[in-house]
Amino acid sequence: MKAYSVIIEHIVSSLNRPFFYFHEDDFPLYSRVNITFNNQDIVGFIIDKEEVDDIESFQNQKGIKISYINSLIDQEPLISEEKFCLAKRIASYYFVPLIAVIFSMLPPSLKPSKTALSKAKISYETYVEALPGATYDDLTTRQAEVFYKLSQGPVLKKDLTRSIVTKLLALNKVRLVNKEKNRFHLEKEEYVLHKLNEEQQKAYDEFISTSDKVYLLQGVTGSGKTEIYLYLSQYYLSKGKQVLVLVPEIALSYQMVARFHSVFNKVGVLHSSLSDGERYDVYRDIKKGKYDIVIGTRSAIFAPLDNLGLIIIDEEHSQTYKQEDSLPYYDSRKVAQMILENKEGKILLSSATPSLDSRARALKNIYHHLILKKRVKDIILPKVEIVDLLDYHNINKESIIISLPLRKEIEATLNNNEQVILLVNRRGFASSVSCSKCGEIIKCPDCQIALTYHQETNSLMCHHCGYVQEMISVCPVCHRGKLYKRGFGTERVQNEIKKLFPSSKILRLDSDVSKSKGGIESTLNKFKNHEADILIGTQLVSKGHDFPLVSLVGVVLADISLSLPSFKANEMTFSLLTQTIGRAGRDKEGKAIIQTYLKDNKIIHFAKDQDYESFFIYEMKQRHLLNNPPYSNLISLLFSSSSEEKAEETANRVKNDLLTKVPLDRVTILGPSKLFINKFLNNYRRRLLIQYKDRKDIEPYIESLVRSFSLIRDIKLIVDVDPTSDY
DNA sequence: TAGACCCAATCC
DNA sequence: GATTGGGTCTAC
Repeated sequence: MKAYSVIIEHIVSSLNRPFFYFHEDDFPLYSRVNITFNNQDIVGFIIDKEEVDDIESFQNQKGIKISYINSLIDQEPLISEEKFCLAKRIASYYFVPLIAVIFSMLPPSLKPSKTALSKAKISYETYVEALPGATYDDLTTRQAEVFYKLSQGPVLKKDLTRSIVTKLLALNKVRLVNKEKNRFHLEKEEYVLHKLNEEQQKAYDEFISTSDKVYLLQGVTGSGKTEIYLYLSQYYLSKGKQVLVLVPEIALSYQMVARFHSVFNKVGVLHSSLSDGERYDVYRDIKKGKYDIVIGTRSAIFAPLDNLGLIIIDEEHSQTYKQEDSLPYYDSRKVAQMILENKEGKILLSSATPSLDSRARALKNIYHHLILKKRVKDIILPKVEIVDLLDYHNINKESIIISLPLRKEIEATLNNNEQVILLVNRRGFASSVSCSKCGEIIKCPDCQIALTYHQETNSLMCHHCGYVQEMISVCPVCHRGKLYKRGFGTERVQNEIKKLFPSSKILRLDSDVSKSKGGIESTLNKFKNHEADILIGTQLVSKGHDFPLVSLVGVVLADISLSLPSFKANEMTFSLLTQTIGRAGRDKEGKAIIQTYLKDNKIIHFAKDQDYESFFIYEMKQRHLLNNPPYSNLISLLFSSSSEEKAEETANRVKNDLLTKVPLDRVTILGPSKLFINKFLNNYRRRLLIQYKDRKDIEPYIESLVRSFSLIRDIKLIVDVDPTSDY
């Protein structure tokens, strides 16, 4: 008899431990089983097994009654031993249930959960194939035509006339074959590797000839980082190693994917907008060893590759690498280091505007610093002008959003038959709607934050929880005042531009557009093909394709991202502005205009001058003052409850408790503080922030905290390790 | 007095 | 996360 340690599909910390089940047969580790758990039929995941001689004494020894596995689902392990160990490390580093990590390692159809069992798997397509030796005898003209086509190669049955196929089958001329359908296709683009220039070559040589683990490649936009990726990949492939490339958003890296694909032919691509079926196909192919190169977004870090020589993380500073909205919380940059720890492979972090954290480590020689200063083609940096929106000379009543200097430049650019990009860091039409009589701001009933008006759907939307309601015309509080729209988002800017430049063609790109499959890509392609003159969008327009015809970039309001509730607000603003400005004039000199109410803000000026080093020094001082990363590590404890008092009280209790347990000279506990969004999904929230240097000082307490909280009713604890926002 | 509703305990 | 069983409340 075998006793199996099985973890359960439910993602809750109270069930984050193995349960025993017996079975006569020997089942593989890391495979799924059907089990009965507390009167429910669910799916479990085997993580350990042992031989048991005496069932009775085994049960007595454990003090439990153990039942039997109902059936085995997978004949073979779903993940490797190595990936399982990785999952355990992630689970313990981020204090998340192990099963949640296993979930994110697998495509939807292989997740160990009841509902996944019905998800898309291998799909088959029926082809018609000519039988060898069959002749044209007894065929009508139409049948002969079809038969000729088939003799050239198999054809999908559904593409042929059914009656003819039936006839050919009856005459024994053809047969049907089922083939595994591969739902995944990649477009190819002709691309030849360029010879590396001196600077690129130096970076390349340094990378392969030194023995550091992590490298930070800091190269200005247009310095040819992709070329280095390609050469390095070639090197590691020739050594029989695998390569993994992470990008922030696949649609914005379309060009890079196409280049990899044309140079290496076999490239696996993993990202969130694949269908369940497509994901399953790619996953299976990677596991089968069909691809030695995989490109993908955050969760691609879990691709089933166990012979990695190189992990490239493009746009390393991007926030998208950290999963913060649902379990498991993890940062794929951190996971990359866990994967290659005590192994041979190397990591290349790459960015024009590295995260403070990475740049600081490069400074301390923890990361090997590689620098590219020259642009491949000698492109001159755009001229940047800051427009003060508080200066009334810059504004007139035609538009309060688009200043006169920006209007003038747009007009000149359009007259030159060139293109304009406008960055608006908020989607929708109006950022809030309020009553003209009582001043009431219409808020989300669940989150209590201002609802955004969307003109396209004539609705009010909560950008935090997704709540939507129809637009109303009268104030719901005083029933007297008319409602009017304040602030602006992408939609309103689009309207305004339409009014000011009626003959221009405009495209909009924000997450509303990108929700449809291929939305981002097709919009960017249209713009690239000059099917429009002006592209208006959120962050999405700041990276991605090269647009040779763009000679003007406008930042409609730089201030928005500066006021984000995060200690990384400056960092995010600097990289956003720097990258956006870099969009202007790739082939000839361009111009950029930054509109702001804060014309003297340091961050805006650093971005204007594209001066990363000064920004770095300035921002490091700020971080030092507040003891924020990289000078400390952070863990956020988020308490939520339907009762505000309870959330507050619990947070205080935990704080006081922690204060007695941790060494106060090395650990600081901040809070409890209210959150920017105080009430979320009808729950009130409070947050404690722990600043610490050495994880040993706090780890055991957080662990026991998570365990004890799983039992308390009407109060939830969310632990976020290395959070990016701070209140 | 059934059934609705709430709550705490339990899951191998 | 889901089920269970025990308690209390409630409508007819």
